[in-house]
Amino acid sequence: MGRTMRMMLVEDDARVAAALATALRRRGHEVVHCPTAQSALDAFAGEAFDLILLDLNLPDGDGIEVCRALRRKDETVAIIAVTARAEERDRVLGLRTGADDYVVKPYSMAELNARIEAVMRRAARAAPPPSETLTAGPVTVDTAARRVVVDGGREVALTRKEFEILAVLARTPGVVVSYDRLILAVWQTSFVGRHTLDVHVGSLRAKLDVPGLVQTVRGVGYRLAP
Amino acid sequence: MGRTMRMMLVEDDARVAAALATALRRRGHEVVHCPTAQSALDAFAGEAFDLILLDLNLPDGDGIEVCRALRRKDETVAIIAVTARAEERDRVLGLRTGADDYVVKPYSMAELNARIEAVMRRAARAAPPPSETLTAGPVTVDTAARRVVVDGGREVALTRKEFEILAVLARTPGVVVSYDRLILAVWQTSFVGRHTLDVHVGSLRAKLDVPGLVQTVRGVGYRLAP
DNA sequence: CCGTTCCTTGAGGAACTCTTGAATGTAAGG
DNA sequence: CCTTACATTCAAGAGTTCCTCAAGGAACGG
Repeated sequence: MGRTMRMMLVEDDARVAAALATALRRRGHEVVHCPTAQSALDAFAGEAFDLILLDLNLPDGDGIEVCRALRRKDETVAIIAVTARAEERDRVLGLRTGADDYVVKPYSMAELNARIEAVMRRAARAAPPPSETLTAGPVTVDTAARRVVVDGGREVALTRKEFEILAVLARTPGVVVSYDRLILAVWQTSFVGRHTLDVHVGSLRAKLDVPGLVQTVRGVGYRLAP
Repeated sequence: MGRTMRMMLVEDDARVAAALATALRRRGHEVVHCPTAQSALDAFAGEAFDLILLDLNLPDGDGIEVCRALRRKDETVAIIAVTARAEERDRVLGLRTGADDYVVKPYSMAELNARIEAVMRRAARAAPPPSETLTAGPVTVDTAARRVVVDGGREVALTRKEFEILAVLARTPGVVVSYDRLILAVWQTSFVGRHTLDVHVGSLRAKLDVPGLVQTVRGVGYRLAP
């Protein structure tokens, strides 16, 4: 029932967005919220997504245009358009623009989930999982293969948490990631003690065995050597 | 945007059916009209269709059941459900049953055309190439002939599920396919337990008998050795 | 209608991972 | 130099996750 995926949520109403994001995260999805057309396009340029939930009624630009732009950049990403306008003209326009599906407000989570499932079912066959290869110094992290290679040859077997932590850090080498942010990214919740993170970082360091790679910034967080 | 295709129109109201069929034929489509659930199933058994326009309100049977039956027989055909019932429960049910899209009466030809185009666009994108020969290490998978050969000589007889699983994995060797994605791709739904997948992978491994080929990535999914 | 094949589900057990606590080590400030 | 706060290591129990074996039921073909 709950396959997990990376979603972009484009919605200007903060309240609606927060509620939706929470509900989707509870189902295990990773949700990135973009309140404006511009931020949506920016986010899309930098990250890979499985699904885009797009409000057509945005403050700084027509959602239809965003939809068109996204579709032009990526022909395969799933797009579900959301709108308050029930006018038929809009419905037709939305579908013609490249959205895979169309939901009219007000809608319930049940309906949205059903549509998400339908879209993902169709996409499952063709969509290659969002893949990126991250590099930081001597380590290479392949998120698609879920493999970590050190010094170009030695492959390191990591557990899930260790891998997640490394992946988050490797996404921004040289940048300090705070404890809170790291915990939130890896555990999707902050119900876990900070100490737990420390321990996982410890075993990660031991397995990678590259002195000075995973650096501690006292009182702040961790950072990967650039 | 008017690619021509074979459609089945399931609609009991003769007047509506005639008008619709005429309009669709004018756009170059080939339309077969089935006034009852039974005739729809009969026609479907004998001919191939690109798209099915299905009225859910039929005299001799529940349209939902027809939808389910059609989807069971053909996992790829496009289905657009049509109904007068705008209740959300029905909308959700329709989508979950296997319909690709859902139109509520009254609708205009413009909207219907837009939805037909959207569905066909998705279908084109998702349609697997008619034939591909996948290779991953010592195994060769012929999706057209549904044959699997190991080490260039030994042919392995797989069941449907086993074959589907292997085919999905072999499409992206070395890449981890998550449980959810795999289940979605093989079963088209996620109402099946994860354990079921485990068992099928188990028998797949036993039949292939290539140690280390199908790898488990704990907590994430499976991967084929590259 | 019967037999076969295939799919699903469950129980049990083994291996692995996560979390937590206590002890130890280390940096910064007075 | 000592104190204190913070960070790391070690170890063990609890909790997951995965695999094998086995049985019941559904679908299919004769």
